[in-house]
Amino acid sequence: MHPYRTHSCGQLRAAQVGQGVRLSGWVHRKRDHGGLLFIDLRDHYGITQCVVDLSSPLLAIVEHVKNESVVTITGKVVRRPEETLNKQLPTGEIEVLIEDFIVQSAAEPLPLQVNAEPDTGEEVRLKYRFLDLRRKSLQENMVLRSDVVASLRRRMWEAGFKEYQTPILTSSSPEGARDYLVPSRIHPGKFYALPQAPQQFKQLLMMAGYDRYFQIAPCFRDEDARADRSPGEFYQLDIEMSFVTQDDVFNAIEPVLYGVFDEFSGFRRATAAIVDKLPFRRIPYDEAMLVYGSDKPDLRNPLLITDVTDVFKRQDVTFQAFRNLIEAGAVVRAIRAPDVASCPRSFFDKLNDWAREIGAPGLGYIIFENGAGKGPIARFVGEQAQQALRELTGCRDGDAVFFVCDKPQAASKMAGQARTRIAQGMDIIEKNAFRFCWIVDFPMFEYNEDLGKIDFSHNPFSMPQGGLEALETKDPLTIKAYQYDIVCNGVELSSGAIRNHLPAVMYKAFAIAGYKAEELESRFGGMLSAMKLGAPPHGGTAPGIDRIVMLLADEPNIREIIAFPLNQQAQDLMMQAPNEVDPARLKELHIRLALPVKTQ
RNA sequence: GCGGGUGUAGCUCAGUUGGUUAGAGCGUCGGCCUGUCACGCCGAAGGCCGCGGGUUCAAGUCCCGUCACUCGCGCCA
Repeated sequence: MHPYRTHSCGQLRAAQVGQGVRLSGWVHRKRDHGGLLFIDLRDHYGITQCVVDLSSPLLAIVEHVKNESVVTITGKVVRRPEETLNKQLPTGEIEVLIEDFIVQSAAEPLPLQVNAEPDTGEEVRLKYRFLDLRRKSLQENMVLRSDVVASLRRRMWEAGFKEYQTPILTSSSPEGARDYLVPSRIHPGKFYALPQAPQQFKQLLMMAGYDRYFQIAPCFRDEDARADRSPGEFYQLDIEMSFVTQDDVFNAIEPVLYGVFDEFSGFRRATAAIVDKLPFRRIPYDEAMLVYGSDKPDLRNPLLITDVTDVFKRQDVTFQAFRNLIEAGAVVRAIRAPDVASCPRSFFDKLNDWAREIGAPGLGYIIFENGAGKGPIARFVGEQAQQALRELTGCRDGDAVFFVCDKPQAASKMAGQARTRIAQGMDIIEKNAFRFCWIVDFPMFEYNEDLGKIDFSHNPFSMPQGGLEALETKDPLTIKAYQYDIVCNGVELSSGAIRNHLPAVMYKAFAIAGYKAEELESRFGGMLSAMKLGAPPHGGTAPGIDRIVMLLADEPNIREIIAFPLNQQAQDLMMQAPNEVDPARLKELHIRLALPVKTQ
């Protein structure tokens, strides 16, 4: 018999009754009845109940084994007495009579409970991640992650893509984040950068003729964490294709995303989640900003935003607060909230409080009831103006309309946040659904207030719509790029673009953003020379693996779907990273520390 | 860098307007228990109330500072 196991702990059924078996695993839980003792033995595959009683001398040994000890149990599979079958367990029809018991590794008392799902603090969980990872929810999440990655790979292969690895030790990418730097020993004073994305390499692969590339690619960015953004590193499904239009990219990627979301839509759900059918909606950036107040709209939220600036310019509107702002360049955005007239006052007050918290004067609203408008600002809005509001927003009796007034960008942003808040308050955000859209036609450039100049609004390697002619003739701030995002449930999964493969367009685009030709050549010389030696038109995208898994697992925090995540301060509490290093190593790397002086 | 929240037993938490010996569940240790599956019952140990300072006759509780974790903003596809 195998020294450790003949079966896994999730394997035995009534069919094995009578067999001699050997199982190994962790002591999940012990129930000691004095003369009779049960052990739930757990491994990756399941739990099997093992039992020993007074007739065996082993009882005295088994009694003293602690939870989470690793043991090997040899015994006979028996059918449980009829009244003690456990329908919750796949192995619940049988149990193993313990005939031999070996402690492979005794566990000390635990800093966290493995056999329950307690709200243990993050610090303890991360310090003892190996224990935390034994818990059922994390085991399921990690398996889901593995399955999702395998599914993505299979779907990409089937679509004719090949996976190529790109360097980890490289130089800075064109993405705008802070780089992680690695000092060079051989070249004093020089540093490698870890890739923020394999952006240039995948483009170079296209220029090298590889046609369809993908990679489950690690990316590194030295930026602060959020609940849905792990600090330091993450993985993306990096994709690039040659001789393609924007629609070609969408058509290639949509079935992959739909397929993987549909495949795992039942994960830990009572009923499978609805996944949007193909093709996914395409929403121009400008429309998204106006109607949803965000470039990553959550389409599960049915509320829409309407521009009603003109109404507040009418003679029969005497709401001076808005009027003054409008004269200074502000706009008024309205959000219709259906059937909230009967909501308690607190519904409106809470929204008002929220608006104050984020620094607005409040969140004005009108409630339409019995053909008339009510609410704090209704009396400043004439009857005909109210009628105009109803027509523009689609409001009917029983509805309310909320107003945001600010400069266009700020108004969009706040209206977007209000849209979410109102929908949350009404509890009308669709549940158990994955709602997708592409956001297209991003602006190529934006005005950078801080620097007082025009800058790239997204990836500088995107192709401007209209090409060189547009760059030479149009106001840069009106030029769109072949730049797009894929969004699911308000989560930005990825951005992508049709790339700029023409040196002349590249020089011009960088010139508009204020970069000299020499700067462009020194930073992206390799790319530029490749573009001058036969570059195909190409484009791609790069959906984030972590966010896909997070959505499928319905986990609010990205740490739940990463085996060994860093904490919010980008530390690994278990491995003690980052760490100080031996001075001899620093010397070898030609590095002298100049640490910040702590003011005490 | 900035703002919010949290910090009390190994873990999760309670702790009244400041008041005498800081509690509970789980875990640990000891005892009882032959059909449990979150087994049950009895008992015990276990506390720098994050840390430092202050107010007060008296501080887990109030004030100031600081540290840690976390959520958000800035930043970041």
